[in-house]
Amino acid sequence: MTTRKTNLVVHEGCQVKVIHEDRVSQARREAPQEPELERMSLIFKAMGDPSRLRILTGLMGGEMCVCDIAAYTGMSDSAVSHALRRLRDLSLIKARRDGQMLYYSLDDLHVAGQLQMALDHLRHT
Amino acid sequence: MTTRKTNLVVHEGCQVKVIHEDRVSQARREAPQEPELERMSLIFKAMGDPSRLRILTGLMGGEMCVCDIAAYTGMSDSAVSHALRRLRDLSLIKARRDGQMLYYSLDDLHVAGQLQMALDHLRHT
DNA sequence: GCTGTATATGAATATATGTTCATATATTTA
DNA sequence: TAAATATATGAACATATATTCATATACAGC
Repeated sequence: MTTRKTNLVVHEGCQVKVIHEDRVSQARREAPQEPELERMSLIFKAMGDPSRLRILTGLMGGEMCVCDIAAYTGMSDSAVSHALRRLRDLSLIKARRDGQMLYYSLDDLHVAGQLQMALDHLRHT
Repeated sequence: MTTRKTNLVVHEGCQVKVIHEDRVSQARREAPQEPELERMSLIFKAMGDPSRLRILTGLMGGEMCVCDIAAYTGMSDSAVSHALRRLRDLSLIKARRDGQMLYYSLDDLHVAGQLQMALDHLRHT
């Protein structure tokens, strides 16, 4: 890595210090689009809460109703319902109604994949 | 899925409603250990902030120094430094010193994998 | 219709979190 | 040693967030 003197460059109207201008502009070219990044962060944030993560990993073994999830996690029905809504809004889980009950499950194989990948990594790094 | 009447079961000293007791106890058996889950949620939470995620995806193309990252993200040096510390504490990134500068890069192929997987999913679901 | 059960929702509150600002540390060069 | 540069840190503040509580909705059975 060649070390260069800091110089000032104008980007989007404001002057900023740049040391490795090439590296920075490469990063800019390859950057995810802002809406993509925004959605991505919403998804990670949703998975980044212990309660919601417990729900998600719990659902890896198959669907559960709200009441089951409450029993499994030790949360109140209401807290579970709030959590489920958030996960559902992001399409991380989906619901199937049977009578008065709603059975929740992971929406997508990808979600399970992401969880499994994280678990695998934790377990043998 | 067989639907049964709700019954009351004692778990860890407190009485809870359980509808599908088998499903709940299966989930309990297969549940990640609590410290695992805690660490997992810390990692997802760290990735769940737009600024930190911007940094991480920026580093997918190679190492950058703090100053580069500040230019790339539009954040102040200080904010970048705080973000980097958090990512570093979780071993998501690592630092290499060269003179007065520190070059940060993704710590692990797994981190890149997780990011790439999330991006791929967003892009063609 | 009414009652009971499963789930959802809104407001409130307590806690967590990201950025800024001021200051500190580390390293190079004079 | 002193000055300049790159990065780090702590406190403070403003915002976001998870849970609780009270209430609402949806469905089943009578």
